[in-house]
Amino acid sequence: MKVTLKDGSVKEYAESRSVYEIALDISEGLARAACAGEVDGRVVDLRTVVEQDCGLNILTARDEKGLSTLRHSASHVLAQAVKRLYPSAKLAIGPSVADGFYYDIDFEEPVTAEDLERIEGEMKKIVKEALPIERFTLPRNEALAWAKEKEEPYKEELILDLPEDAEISFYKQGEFTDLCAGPHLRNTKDVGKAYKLTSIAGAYWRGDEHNKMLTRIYAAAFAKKDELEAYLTMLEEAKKRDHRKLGRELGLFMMHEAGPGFPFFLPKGMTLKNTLLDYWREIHKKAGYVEIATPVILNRSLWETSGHWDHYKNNMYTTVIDEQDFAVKPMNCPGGILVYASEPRSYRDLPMRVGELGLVHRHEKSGQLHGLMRVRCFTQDDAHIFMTPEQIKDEIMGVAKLINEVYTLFGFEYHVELSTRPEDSMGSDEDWEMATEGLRSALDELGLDYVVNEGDGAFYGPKIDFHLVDAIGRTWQCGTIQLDFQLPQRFELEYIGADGEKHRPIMIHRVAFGSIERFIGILIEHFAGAFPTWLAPVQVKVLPISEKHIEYGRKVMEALTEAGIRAELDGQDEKIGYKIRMAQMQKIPYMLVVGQKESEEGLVSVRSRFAGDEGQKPLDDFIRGICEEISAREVRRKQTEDKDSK
RNA sequence: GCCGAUGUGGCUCAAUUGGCAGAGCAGCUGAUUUGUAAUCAGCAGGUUAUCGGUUCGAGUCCGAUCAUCGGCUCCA
Repeated sequence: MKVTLKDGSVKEYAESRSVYEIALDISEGLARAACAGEVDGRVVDLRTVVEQDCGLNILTARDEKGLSTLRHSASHVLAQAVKRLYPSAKLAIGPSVADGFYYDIDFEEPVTAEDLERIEGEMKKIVKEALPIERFTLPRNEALAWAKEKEEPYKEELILDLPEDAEISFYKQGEFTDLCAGPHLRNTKDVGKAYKLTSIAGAYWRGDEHNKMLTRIYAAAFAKKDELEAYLTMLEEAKKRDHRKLGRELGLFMMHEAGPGFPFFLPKGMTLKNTLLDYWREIHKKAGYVEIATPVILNRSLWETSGHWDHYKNNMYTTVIDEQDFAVKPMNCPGGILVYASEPRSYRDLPMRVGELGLVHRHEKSGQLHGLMRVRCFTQDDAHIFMTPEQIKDEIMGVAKLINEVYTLFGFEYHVELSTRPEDSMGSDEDWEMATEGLRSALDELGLDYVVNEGDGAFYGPKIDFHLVDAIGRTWQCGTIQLDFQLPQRFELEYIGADGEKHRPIMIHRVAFGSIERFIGILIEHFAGAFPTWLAPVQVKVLPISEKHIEYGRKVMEALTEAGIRAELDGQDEKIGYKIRMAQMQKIPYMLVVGQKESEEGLVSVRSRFAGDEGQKPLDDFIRGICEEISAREVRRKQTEDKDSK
């Protein structure tokens, strides 16, 4: 498809491209005034096409490019509003992001959340003023002169990064001009009303902590008002499932000033944790792992051998005892290695899969703590696999399958990343080649989709990361598989091969949950605290109608406990409605209401979190059913929504 | 660590320009004996995060520290 532009130049496009795409493409490269031409011999005003399709029509169709264009234009409106209210503010960058946009700005005086309303008011005015957005270009030297004259040092720095011969594009709306690659909407009025400044935060210039910290204004922005509202509602809903809030309400864990970043597990949280660990032990035993436990405190020379003393000391808790340096372990690997090295190993022993639920401590910087997601002390469901080079692929596949099995059980969405050799790595090219290929071919063979992060591996080897998606779409790294040639060398590990010679084993570091604490945090938010029955700290609550039926309630309790079910009795002097409410708010899967009729006939009235009143049935039937559900680790779906979560 | 904000009974929140720290839930006691999402009444609970300052007087204003929250950077 040939497009002849007004200035006589001709552009070629593939047949498959729509007029809209072409128009957008042309409008990016040229001033909009020139956006008319011939498509397939037809004279088309591409400006109209852009206006119609890139305007609200295309946005309602949820076109990603259209939406990000709107957001980007909205960020210019924000910048313009800021410049009107704070003429001395220096602009940095203002891109569109997942649910809106932000602009990084260097303010002379601090701006706070209260100022957002004022800025938003000014934005409304600018949208109402319906300023045409016009594109123009300048050669690099003139662009630099512009930035100097406007006293925009960040823009100047951005221009300096562009090639010498670049024609640099600008967008002008009313009195405001911004350096920008585009594209943009045609008029500020097209930004519409579906945006809201949401928060204010610090952000380093160019994301580098050595640079100055700028003020970032975040905003949500959508094509339509109801989409914005749906988004804001979603954020509210997400707040309700915040694991920190639910953790307190459900009595799972607590934090205390006495130990910032060190979580306290409460009885119910401990039950949840132990249930997860039981599951972990079960599947690892099946997968041929053995389990060990290594000390939490080890001496300095060990950490020097492992390299942690040199590379990780800032994050380690260290102490001096009897004039010797010790450190609390930030990782489990050195301990596991000492176990491997404790006796001579044969190739017949390999692969040797050594698991350890190890408690590690890392002194994370204070601003990084976040509930259970980011703590200073956590349990890694670690394992180290010692193996021969030939075993790499099979072992990687085995681990990846195991991790997939775990995530699938909980119904998690996750994505996989493969990180390759970084700049400052150690080891030979062949080792890296073999290791990276091992990881890659294992992923390919399993048919897992993954993205490659070039140069993002550890200094000792490449790695696969598994990222879980939480309730509000954030991702958290949980599982990892890391190949390591380095530590076996530093610790001079060996095994005797079939040839009778000494060989060096290769090591895998891997976790499935990642950190039990973080995984529990994600689980809480994923299930909004309403855990599947097998995980629920209390699986059944027995609710006697009145005092007279407490005795029968105790019998029911005994039978449940006998069957291995975690049950509690509500013996309070309260009405049944109150007891149900309490159990419901604790998100207990099953309530057994017992009164006159039940106690006479050995029945229970079942009310489940999933389906409400399920009617009466013999106690034995209920026990049989719930035991099946638990042992299958079934995830029953809720049929009705919570009426009340206040 | 950095930028910004916040900190009042166990929890959720009030307290006008600086002028007697208060409510609901939870807890305890009593009454009530209840059939599928909150029975009623009473009692108790506080050095307003900590330390210092301004003031006749500070929850409120100022400073420092600690912790927490939203981000940045780093990371499981």
